Amino acid sequence: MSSQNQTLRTLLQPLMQDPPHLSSYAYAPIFQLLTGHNFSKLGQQIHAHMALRGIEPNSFVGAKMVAMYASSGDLDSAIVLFDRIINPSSLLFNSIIRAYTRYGFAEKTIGSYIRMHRLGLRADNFTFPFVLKSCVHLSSRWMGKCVHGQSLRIGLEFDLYVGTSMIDMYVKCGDISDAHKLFDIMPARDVSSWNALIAGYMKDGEVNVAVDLFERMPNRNIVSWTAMISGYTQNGLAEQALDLFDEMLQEGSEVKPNWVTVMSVLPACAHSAALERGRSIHNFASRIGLNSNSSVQTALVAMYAKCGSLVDAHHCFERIHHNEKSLIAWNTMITAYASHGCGMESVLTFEDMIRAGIQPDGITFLGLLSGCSHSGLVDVGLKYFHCMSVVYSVEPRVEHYACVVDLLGRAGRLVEAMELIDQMPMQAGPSIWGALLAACRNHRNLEFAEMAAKKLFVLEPDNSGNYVLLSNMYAEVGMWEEVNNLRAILKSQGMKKSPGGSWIEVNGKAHLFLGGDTSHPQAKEIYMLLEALPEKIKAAGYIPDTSFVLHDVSEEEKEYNLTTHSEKLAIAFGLLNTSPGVVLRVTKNLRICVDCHTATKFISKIYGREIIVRDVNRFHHFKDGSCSCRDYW
DNA sequence: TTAGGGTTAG
Repeated sequence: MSSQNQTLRTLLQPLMQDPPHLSSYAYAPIFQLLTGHNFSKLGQQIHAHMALRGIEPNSFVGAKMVAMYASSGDLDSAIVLFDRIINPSSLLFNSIIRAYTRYGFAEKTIGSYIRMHRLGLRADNFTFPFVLKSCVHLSSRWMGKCVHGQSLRIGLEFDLYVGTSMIDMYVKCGDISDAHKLFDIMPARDVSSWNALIAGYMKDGEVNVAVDLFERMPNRNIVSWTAMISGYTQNGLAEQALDLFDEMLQEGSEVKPNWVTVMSVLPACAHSAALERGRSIHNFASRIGLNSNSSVQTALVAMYAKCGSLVDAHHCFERIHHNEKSLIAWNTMITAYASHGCGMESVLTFEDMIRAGIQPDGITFLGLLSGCSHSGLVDVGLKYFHCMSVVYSVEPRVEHYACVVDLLGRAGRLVEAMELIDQMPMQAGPSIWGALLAACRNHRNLEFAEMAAKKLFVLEPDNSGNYVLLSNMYAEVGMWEEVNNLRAILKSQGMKKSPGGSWIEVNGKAHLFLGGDTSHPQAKEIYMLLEALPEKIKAAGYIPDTSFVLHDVSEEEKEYNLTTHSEKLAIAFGLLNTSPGVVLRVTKNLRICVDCHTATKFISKIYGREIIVRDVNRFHHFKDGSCSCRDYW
């Protein structure tokens, strides 16, 4: 910076002498030097200096000044200046186009491009990338195609930057085949062109094609690796994402992970609840100085929360500088509390956010309402729901209604939930009926359940879960004929009950168990422990709840089915393979059943263990014989 | 100048 100051001083010297007889060109290198360094005050002073001497910036200097203002966050001055210049050049237009794009004003970018065209000014290789980006912003493939045609006429289609931007445009406007066609005919491509195409295939879920491109590309940079890692994560392939991240690190110093890389790999830890992996990536980020990046910190909050450590999540949230706590950061924390059943903390965090002057959005309210729902704060939730539009200008969407149906439904206020559904301004979709059905199941209301299920059978005929749920309810009251009818439908349509699976991380390695699984090397020990368990916990007051077993079998058999639920297997494995006092963290792909929930409470007491179970909906913290959800989920 | 981006109910 000091050599830069030196240069600046040298440049400024002749200008300060009175009277200067310099053309406005002399100012150009100064503004260029000030660009990108947040020197807007100094820039303004020099601009004023010019004005005092009656020096009107020409188009060339104007372009530099527009860039300087835009880069220092002062778009308004950039626009005012642009409008004052009499003979605009392509360069000047490029500057303003770049500025508009940077601030997300896509329509303004397109408008300037059209104006430029009308004035007979040629667009060049610096114009098209931004115009194309704005087409993406407006998600207008039609406009993108027009711009493609114009670049073709000018002979710029095969410019590396223009070509890559075009691939990106086709990818993001949902036309991967056009993107690939263009890629194929480009006479020269660079690593960015490959990266853009890889990201496109990942976005479309064509993971294998992306992998193939990644393996074939002549050079890879950090963006290539990051695109692959985040692509895996987006497609639910958390293990592959983590493995590739490790592979990348083994490449040595060739590729240097940056904040985007770290941010892309963290959701993979969250997805597989790999707390130790997440922690080690956190340490890694700290070592390379990325732990003060607020986006990374936000991703860490989400990772820790999803891996079951609310304490670490909160710690990371607190570490984000007050001015850098974005809407996403607040939303992440509010949602984290909600998923752990800490509704009151969600509410308090929301109020902090409002005090901090952050405008909430739809996701904020989704977190807030689900927090209230999971904690039984029914009236608090209703209060927020009713004022979200009036006070905070956030229109409730169907997801919010689903949350409120859930809020009322969990509390057993099924009639009110039905009334809300009737009054909804939009069509009730699967989310609404699904929430109602789940509530009916918990409160054993067969009449409403049948109605909700009927709607769901039409709305999502392939979702086996709905059939299973209703079937379980019939089984509970001994309506075996109805049970068999539903099972016949399931069978005839080739639907399978999705298998329950749970996993547990021990010494940094995940162990997966399916219901009734005997394939694990330690299966014998696990089953021995589980078989002895009922007697042990029955002595402490446990009564098995067999109503959650689907099959029409004897009570004794049902009880055995219960002992082999996947979460029990995972917990047993954890008890066998960790030292006393170690917290067990189990993740399940379905909702935890009532019996497992009860049994786990007893296990936490008998074995003196804290057990944290993450099911598809939320977290349960078991300790000393009780659960954080207070049996309310 | 281009490519990779964290939060979303049941």
